[in-house]
Amino acid sequence: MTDQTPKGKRRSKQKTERLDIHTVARLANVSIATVSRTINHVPTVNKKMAKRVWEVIKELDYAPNSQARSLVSGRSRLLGLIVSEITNPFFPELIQGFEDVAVEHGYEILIGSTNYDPERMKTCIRRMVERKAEGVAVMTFGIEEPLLDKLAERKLPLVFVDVGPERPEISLLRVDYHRGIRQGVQHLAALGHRDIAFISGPLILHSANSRLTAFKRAIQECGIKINPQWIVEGDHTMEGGMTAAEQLLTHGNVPTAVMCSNDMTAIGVLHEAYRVAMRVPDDLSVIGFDNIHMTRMTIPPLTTVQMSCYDLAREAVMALRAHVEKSLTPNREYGIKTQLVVRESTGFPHGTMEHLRNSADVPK
Amino acid sequence: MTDQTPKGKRRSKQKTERLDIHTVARLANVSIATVSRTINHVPTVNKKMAKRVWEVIKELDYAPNSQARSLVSGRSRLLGLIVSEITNPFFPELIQGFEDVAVEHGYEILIGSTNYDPERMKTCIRRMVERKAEGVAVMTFGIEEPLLDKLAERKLPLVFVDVGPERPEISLLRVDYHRGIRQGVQHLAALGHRDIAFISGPLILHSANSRLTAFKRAIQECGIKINPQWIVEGDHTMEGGMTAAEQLLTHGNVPTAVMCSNDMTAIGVLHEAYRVAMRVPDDLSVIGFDNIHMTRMTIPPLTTVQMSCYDLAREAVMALRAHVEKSLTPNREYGIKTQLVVRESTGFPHGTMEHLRNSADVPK
DNA sequence: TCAAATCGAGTAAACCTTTACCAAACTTTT
DNA sequence: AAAAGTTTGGTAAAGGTTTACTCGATTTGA
Repeated sequence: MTDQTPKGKRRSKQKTERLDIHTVARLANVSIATVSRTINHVPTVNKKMAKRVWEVIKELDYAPNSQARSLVSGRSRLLGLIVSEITNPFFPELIQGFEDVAVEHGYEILIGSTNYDPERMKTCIRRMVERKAEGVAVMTFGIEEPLLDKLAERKLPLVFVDVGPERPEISLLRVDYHRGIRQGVQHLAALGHRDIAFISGPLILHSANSRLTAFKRAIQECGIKINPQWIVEGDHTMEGGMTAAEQLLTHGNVPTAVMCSNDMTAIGVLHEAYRVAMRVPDDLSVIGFDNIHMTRMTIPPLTTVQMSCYDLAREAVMALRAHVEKSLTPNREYGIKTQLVVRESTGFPHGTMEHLRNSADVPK
Repeated sequence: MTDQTPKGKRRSKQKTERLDIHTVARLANVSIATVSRTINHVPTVNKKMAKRVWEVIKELDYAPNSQARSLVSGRSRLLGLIVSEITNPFFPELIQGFEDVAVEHGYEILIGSTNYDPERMKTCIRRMVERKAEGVAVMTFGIEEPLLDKLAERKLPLVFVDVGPERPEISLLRVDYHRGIRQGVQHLAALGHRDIAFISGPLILHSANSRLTAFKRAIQECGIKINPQWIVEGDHTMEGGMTAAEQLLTHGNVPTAVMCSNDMTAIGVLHEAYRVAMRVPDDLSVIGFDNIHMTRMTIPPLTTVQMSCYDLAREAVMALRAHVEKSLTPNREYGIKTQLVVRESTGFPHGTMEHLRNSADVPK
């Protein structure tokens, strides 16, 4: 049964000079082990040899094969990032942040977009598992419980950003909406607004719900009574914002200010106001949420609540690293701070004299 | 010297039931070769066995280790994508397209952003080489010739999208600017405009140059004399657009229409018009270029020339695949078509009676 | 000067697949 | 019924690295 005759066949790629660790070792007159140790900065390697090795590496422009490294070391240095759709203006900045921070820590990122399709979500996850991503940040909903079980079994570190269920093995990143929304409401109140409407996001979303709750709380904190007519459900799109604004601006009592659950909604409000010839901020103040890039470019530029995507991304990477490097305590909930960005879509309510303002907190 | 005693040491991960191809083979009662062939859809494998294997695979939710596969097969199924900055609104749609098409063909994508920093570009490329990307699409400038030489040596397929030098080993994707710009100019001419200004991009950019040239040509094709005063250099940012528009709208003869080298510039024009109380499109028509997502949301929505990012991305992936799979002819230049998207920022020139219009090609 | 201790480098196994080659089991032909 | 041909499955090598273990060389201590 046993065939003991290795006949030297199976010679591959005859001519091409291979550029592997053996070549480096040969040219530097050391063993491959030394080359490997040099590359990985193992301290026991002699300075002189290290120098020689590095010179050869530079000379050849040798780049170690990361697949082989990963295979044997069990570390892929790959981090996954799953978003719903890249073109949603909220995500690019987040991706950028994630990439920056990941690269900073020596990781590569693998991107997947789900387009809100659970099936695509599944294949995304599968791809990440196959590539042996060391952790995955999920920034979209639609991940199913059974899938989660499997992943838990596989011990794939996961961090959910502002979505997803609470689970013992998953880190959660939650944004401090209350603070952000309160900042917005207080800003409006300081300008003299009392008639403040709110356009929420789709209430199936955890984050949209939190924002709505935060709004109600903030309004009451300012001593204003909640008018249920002025709370409308949108869907976080511009079109949804327009529809909601139409309802708000053309029926019954018209508010003097609208706070929105996200920036896209606020942009919709801007459009609707334009359509019905209301001037922003003279007739209507508008505040968004997220501080997406686009808010700098609307007419007028939008006052909004920034949530630092960079921080969000940084925290996500950190949470993932905490799992992998097991030096930090994993599983804690990370809170993300927000900040008010005052631009030109907010002003004194119609009919209010400027001298009535009771705060210095006004847009320039 | 020879130590013939393999003492069975070096047992790793004792307890954890490994989930590898051997496990699958054992449970399906076949050899690992059969499992491998089943997974890779080698036609010679018996249907019954294949079925059994697939069942076990599903049962275990086995995912083959792509690092090992790549290592032995020499194919990483990884495609690199290098952009300047993800937050530039032009890129997300491109990334999305690239990802879609790549996944469609069984590839994963690796993203890198350079922030216009040649140093970062270098590390991006290095990362792609280490990961053994099978090809890289470069959508930013700043790649240096010596680096290109090295890459050519490594035979890393590259495709440049609208940037970069001509080189025998590199595929180029060029957009058909002339067609796009002409469409815009003809649209304006059909509306009755004769006083058409152009705000270019930074002329160091190949693409910006092409667009300017295309504009001049298109204008002359329409029988209009070029007024050098009405050609201003911008920088493809909103701020640049505002500055250029200020010059155009507040000095000397004021044009009735402005065509812009990209959408961000056009958005800047919209802002400047708003600032000086010119109404768009009543007093001034504005056309952008690129059809970035945001143009749907400006006030008024921007007429622009679409260049299909999806097509661009598709072509990029195809060009890369052409190199790798060596079934198609590589190195040919790919041309990307454009299309006019009429929205609400263009109209009849001020003072023109509607009945004077000489074409049906008007915005609704 | 010699033994012990320390240091640094080399050998070879292991990581998990794919796949060339071989062998066994059928099928068909004579 | 035997020979030839055709499937189909199994064995083992290879891919490029990391790293446990080993061993020679050098230094230190007596």
